[in-house]
Amino acid sequence: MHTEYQDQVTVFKAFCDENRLQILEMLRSGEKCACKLQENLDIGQSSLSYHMKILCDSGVVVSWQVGKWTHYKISEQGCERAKEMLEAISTTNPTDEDTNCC
Amino acid sequence: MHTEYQDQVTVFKAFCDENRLQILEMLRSGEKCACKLQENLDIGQSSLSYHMKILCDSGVVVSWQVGKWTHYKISEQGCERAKEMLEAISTTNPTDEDTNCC
DNA sequence: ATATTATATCGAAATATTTTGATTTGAGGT
DNA sequence: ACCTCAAATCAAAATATTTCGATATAATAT
Repeated sequence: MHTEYQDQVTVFKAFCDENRLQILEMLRSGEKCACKLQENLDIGQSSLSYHMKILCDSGVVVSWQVGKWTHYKISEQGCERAKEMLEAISTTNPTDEDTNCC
Repeated sequence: MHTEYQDQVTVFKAFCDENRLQILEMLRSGEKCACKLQENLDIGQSSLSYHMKILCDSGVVVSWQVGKWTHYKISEQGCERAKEMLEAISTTNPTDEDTNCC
């Protein structure tokens, strides 16, 4: 249906789940591979993989392969994009106050 | 279970739904009452009320009554809080790179 | 007091997200 | 080639969110 806000939804979804926030906190101290992340989480392997996909889709995290391991880190660029989006969403622009109400 | 990230979830939920993003966009041009918001949305009255509750719970929007109307506007303070949270979440702090992996 | 209007709340249904366990894929190692 | 391991994917179940219609509440008007 309306798809105009889909990008923003995809980005902010990264921050709307406690497991993902915990993962992001772990990544703040530097890149980690999935197995390292898994150690500190109370979820199964496929569930972690699911959350990592959402985080990567948001652009806030990037992943790359090293042998059979997948490494993850926070993307500076992705975070900047999220901040810009939040700035844009929250900046008021009271040009047509007259159309307000009732 | 773990409740440590609940505050952040509550805040960012505001930005994770297309209807709510559309509502926020409408509020960017100034305060509005529910009936005005409703005009531009394709959802029922109780559904709008539900979304407004989520937005107010996040702190990003504030509401107040004027007679029988409820008015809503974007909260500068609430937005600042959201931005600070995002900053905190996304700031990397690579002090213990050694504990990273594998 | 009664009626009207705007919004909130409730319970149930519809829909979306998350978890789980099983399977698959793909990189190494033997 | 075969085995092992890390991670992704799949289908189904579990859970959470969103919507809808009905009702409740609270302010105002008659």
